[in-house]
Amino acid sequence: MQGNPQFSTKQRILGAAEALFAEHGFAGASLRQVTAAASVNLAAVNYHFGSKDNLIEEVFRRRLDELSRRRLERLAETSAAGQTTLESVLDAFISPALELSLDRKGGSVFMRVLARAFAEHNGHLRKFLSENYGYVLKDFAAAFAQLLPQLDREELYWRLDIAVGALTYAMADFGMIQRRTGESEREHREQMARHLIHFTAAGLRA
Amino acid sequence: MQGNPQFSTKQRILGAAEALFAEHGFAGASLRQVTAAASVNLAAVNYHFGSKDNLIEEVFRRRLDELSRRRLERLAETSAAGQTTLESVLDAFISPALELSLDRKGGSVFMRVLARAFAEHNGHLRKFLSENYGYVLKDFAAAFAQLLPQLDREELYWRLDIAVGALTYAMADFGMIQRRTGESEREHREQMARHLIHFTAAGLRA
DNA sequence: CCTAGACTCAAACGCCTGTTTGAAACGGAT
DNA sequence: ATCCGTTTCAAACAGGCGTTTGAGTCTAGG
Repeated sequence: MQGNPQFSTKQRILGAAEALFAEHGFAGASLRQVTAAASVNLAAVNYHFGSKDNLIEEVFRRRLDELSRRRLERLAETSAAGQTTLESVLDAFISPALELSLDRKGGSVFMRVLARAFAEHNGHLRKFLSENYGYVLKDFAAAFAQLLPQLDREELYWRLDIAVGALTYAMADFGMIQRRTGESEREHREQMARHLIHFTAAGLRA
Repeated sequence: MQGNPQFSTKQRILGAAEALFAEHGFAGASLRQVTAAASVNLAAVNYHFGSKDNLIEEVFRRRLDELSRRRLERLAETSAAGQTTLESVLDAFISPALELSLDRKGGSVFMRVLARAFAEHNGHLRKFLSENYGYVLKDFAAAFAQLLPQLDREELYWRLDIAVGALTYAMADFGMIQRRTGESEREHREQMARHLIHFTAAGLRA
């Protein structure tokens, strides 16, 4: 991604920024590092994105637009099939992220960037994310509510809160390349996804 | 904590640093912000701690030494009582953190700092933490292994990995002061801890 | 060919960063 | 009262920060 001239300046900046934000955080990665990694002039960031803050938002937009679309698509599919289970809803949430992380274009590090955003408990980044992508979590929450009628509102929100934390943190590991011996990276992550669904479903149902 | 003159310069720096690291991250909070919040001269940081990196480590040391001690103490207690369950071991891990977060001296924000450290997936901070406090997680992992004999090593590590993520992120919420209506902050967090134990135990057992 | 708009570039802007310095202020012991 | 080790302080250091500028390059449309 970095200096590869077959990608546009914008894409190269986004790719380099994503990787460096994952590694050093948003404040910790400078535009000079980013533009150097992208083999691009420093001023290109402000020309194409206006500011560092806008660049950060764009890094999220590039992945989250499609990721959100696919998640809701899958959610709609299981709903249409009429046999929604906790597992199928969790799968609708997790699988698209897994597939993104298996994309060769470095989609894997994005999950770590997302985890960073999660750690930013306040700040305008959280506001940006919840304003633009909050509807996804809301739709999923509704699906879970239907599957867990025995839980009252409060109880449900407790559990979803915990589940989101578990999913976010665990999916950040999608971005870590520490495959086990004799096992492909794809297998490793698919296994991870399966365990994640199993664990979270049990926690929600408990 | 901040400018309160009844605390030493060192303590005031640590308190201000903790709060600002929780809010803005380690790179995002500057020493000038920290020393201003602590009503202390800028040079005091380097005089007392040597460097910003050392200050960061000291912020962790101040809380983690005692937190680790108490966790292992509780773990030993349930082991001695001879009736260890998944719930009691989880309680040994969570309760000390809950109590710390209820400390009026702002121990509550420290949980958010810890979550930030978790987001730093690489870097020397993770190394520092695992080198100095890794034995705690190891002891707990051993306790869990004994309680879950039906799981093989690999399966167990999967689940513990997910559980640690859930606990870390959820306990970061200990540092968020958004109590529900008509419910004291203490009740709110105790309920949180109960749900957390219930959820995680179910996930581990599933 | 020429021009207009999109893009790139080196350089500079003012500000902020972590760290160092050397002098000043302190407080207890001689 | 003098000393000495500890601590504080204002000031400065070199370097990095995000952003802006204005000239330069490129390329499609007339």
